[in-house]
Amino acid sequence: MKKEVAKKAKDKVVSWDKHLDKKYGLRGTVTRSEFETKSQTFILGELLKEEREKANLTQAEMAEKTGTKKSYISRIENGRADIQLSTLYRLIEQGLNRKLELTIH
Amino acid sequence: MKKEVAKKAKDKVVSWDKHLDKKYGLRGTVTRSEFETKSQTFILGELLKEEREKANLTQAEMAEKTGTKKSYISRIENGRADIQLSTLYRLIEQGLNRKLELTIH
DNA sequence: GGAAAAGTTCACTAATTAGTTAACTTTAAA
DNA sequence: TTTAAAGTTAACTAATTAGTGAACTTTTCC
Repeated sequence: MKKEVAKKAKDKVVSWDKHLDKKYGLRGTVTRSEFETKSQTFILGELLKEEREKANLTQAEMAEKTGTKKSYISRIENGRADIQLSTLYRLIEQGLNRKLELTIH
Repeated sequence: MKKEVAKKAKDKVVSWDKHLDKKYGLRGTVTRSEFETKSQTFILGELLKEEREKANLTQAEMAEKTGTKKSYISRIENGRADIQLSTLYRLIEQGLNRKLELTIH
């Protein structure tokens, strides 16, 4: 009996990737890629925020170093901006004194 | 004597990074970061071209898959475009069926 | 060498980011 | 609990990319 419950429960377990395949389509499709872009934008924002905090900078300080304003930094960190590569480089190099690496898997 | 020549020659050997420090300023400065962005844009174009060719696609085919035109693909591959992240994702995901990874070093 | 395919460049418009100010909300420290 | 600092959001303009057609150049291959 316990086993049966376990089995039923197991049927409902779905991998994240399969969930995404079903909800947004397979990788490489337009809808899936749109979803991926949005989540990557969000994750990148979090990453930038984390690194800024590690570097002990406020958004205002980060903005000053990169020649912009704190309101814009906030937008980026909150995943509300589809930024250009030059902007990303500026934030990482001038703002954090770090380097960005791009890899295609 | 041979040694002396070698010494003189050695004095003229300069590391690439030091050359860049001198010519464009240290990492994190505005001028250096502008240079870095330009070279990264160029390198990324090469990388995309290489991967497209590996995938046996023409620029026109790549354009079709990503919903744009071959003229635009050409511009990007030749480092003439400071593209948005969404554009980069589109090229890599819809065009190449691959995944992009961003890392901060 | 000639033709077809592939790639590049130019010129232009539409769409979107970058940049900014100001008001508002949240957080942290006294 | 008050206050100042930090962060968020909205609204707007200016600057730049995204998108496109067409002409031109280079490469490929018969």
